[in-house]
Amino acid sequence: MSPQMQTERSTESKSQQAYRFIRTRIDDGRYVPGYRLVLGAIARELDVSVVPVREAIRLLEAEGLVTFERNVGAQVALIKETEYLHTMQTLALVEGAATALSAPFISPDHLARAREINERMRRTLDDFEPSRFTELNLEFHAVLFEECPNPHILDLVHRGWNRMKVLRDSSFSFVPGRAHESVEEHERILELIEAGADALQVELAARRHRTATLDAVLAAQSRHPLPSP
Amino acid sequence: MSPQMQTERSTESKSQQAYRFIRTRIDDGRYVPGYRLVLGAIARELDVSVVPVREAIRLLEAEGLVTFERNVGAQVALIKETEYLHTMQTLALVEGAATALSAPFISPDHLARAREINERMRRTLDDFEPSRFTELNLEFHAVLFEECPNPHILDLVHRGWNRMKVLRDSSFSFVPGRAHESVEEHERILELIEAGADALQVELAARRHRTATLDAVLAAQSRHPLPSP
DNA sequence: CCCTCGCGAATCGTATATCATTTGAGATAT
DNA sequence: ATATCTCAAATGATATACGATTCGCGAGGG
Repeated sequence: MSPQMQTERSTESKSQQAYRFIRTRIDDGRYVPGYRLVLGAIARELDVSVVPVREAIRLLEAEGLVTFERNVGAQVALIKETEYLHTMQTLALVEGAATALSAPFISPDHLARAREINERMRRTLDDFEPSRFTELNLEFHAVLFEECPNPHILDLVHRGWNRMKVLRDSSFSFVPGRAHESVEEHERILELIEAGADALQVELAARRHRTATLDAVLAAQSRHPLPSP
Repeated sequence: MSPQMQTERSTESKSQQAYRFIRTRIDDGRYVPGYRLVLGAIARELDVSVVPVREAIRLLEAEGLVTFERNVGAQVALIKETEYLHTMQTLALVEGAATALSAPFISPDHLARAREINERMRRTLDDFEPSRFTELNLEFHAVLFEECPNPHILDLVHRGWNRMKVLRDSSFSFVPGRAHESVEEHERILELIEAGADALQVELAARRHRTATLDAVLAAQSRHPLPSP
């Protein structure tokens, strides 16, 4: 029916293509923080010109996944400890707001799905696998945010998550007992929403959920501080 | 001493130049919401090629000042009522956080400067001029945020302000009694900071300062609702 | 042995050229 | 009269070409 669906997508612009290409590699860790993004090399690999590649990189820069210095080039963003702290703080803020704003629109079905995911998280607690846990964690919050009425705030949440992805294999990883607490906090948030709690109460609970993680990481860091550069 | 300061700046890239060019015109209202940004025309006007102009426009798009549709082009963002609501809501959130985070670092000098600006705002209340008031309002908050320890959150505040600028002459303008309340709320926020109040209390006061404006505008809107598109 | 200078390769920045898409005016048919 | 079709002009998207900048490496001097 549709005339030009020979391959699959109607059409994807070259710059979108380049964006996905790079983005995928950052997300899955093939491009680690600090990795240099050379326009010409990526262009050749994708068989496009450097112009769309450059555009894609500037977009990634605007999202904070990449740093770009004039006449020098781009690299996957290096996130230092203070940077990490700032991002987590911001994430606490916007996740808290997103949760509170979404709460009135959360149906019993949403609650059930969120609980189901959280129970799966609970079951992964023995034979623990960080990446799996993180994935479920994102799913959990994604369900809560499905009905978020403010797309800006939701966008900020996603930006924060993206930024966190860059850290995956970096020095900031997991804190032992934290996962267990996390599951309990999820349950508490669900209960608050279910009970139709005050918006501020929900916001602060969701916020604390994030700041608690931050505190745990910082505490662990202080026992194994990063070498100062 | 410095070898290449013939004119002024060391050098500004063409895309930065294009960015400033467009940005200035959006800020001062020469490019109103909906105004079409034609690559070739801007390029000719600046005597550069379309490539840097395109880059500048994509940057503005990422900041939300411009919308860009593939193969169609760019225009200064049109902000609808719900959009306005979302932006204000987000601004309330991030300004609240920025104020609370800054509070511990605010010196008596900062307080004095902020008060001075606020008093100037108070004096403009008779023979009122909206643009002047808005300008001072930004200055006031800028002083409070000078010591904000989290650059991300500060950045979000600035983005919100920029987005609001686009509205300048649009349907959402000023609500009569609001300016007076605004000055009082500023004073209350300063007092809280001065007293070393709890962070949450400061945050909520700053947040309410913004949401009160939002409520006032919406109330006014409902008396003079926008035509639905 | 270390520091400084200058050259050249690598890479970025921008201009120009070309291809692709959209859009609207006018023609044509219903 | 309205709807649809066709085509050309306007504009965006991308490729290619070229000039500009950075940075490392090796020669020469201290």
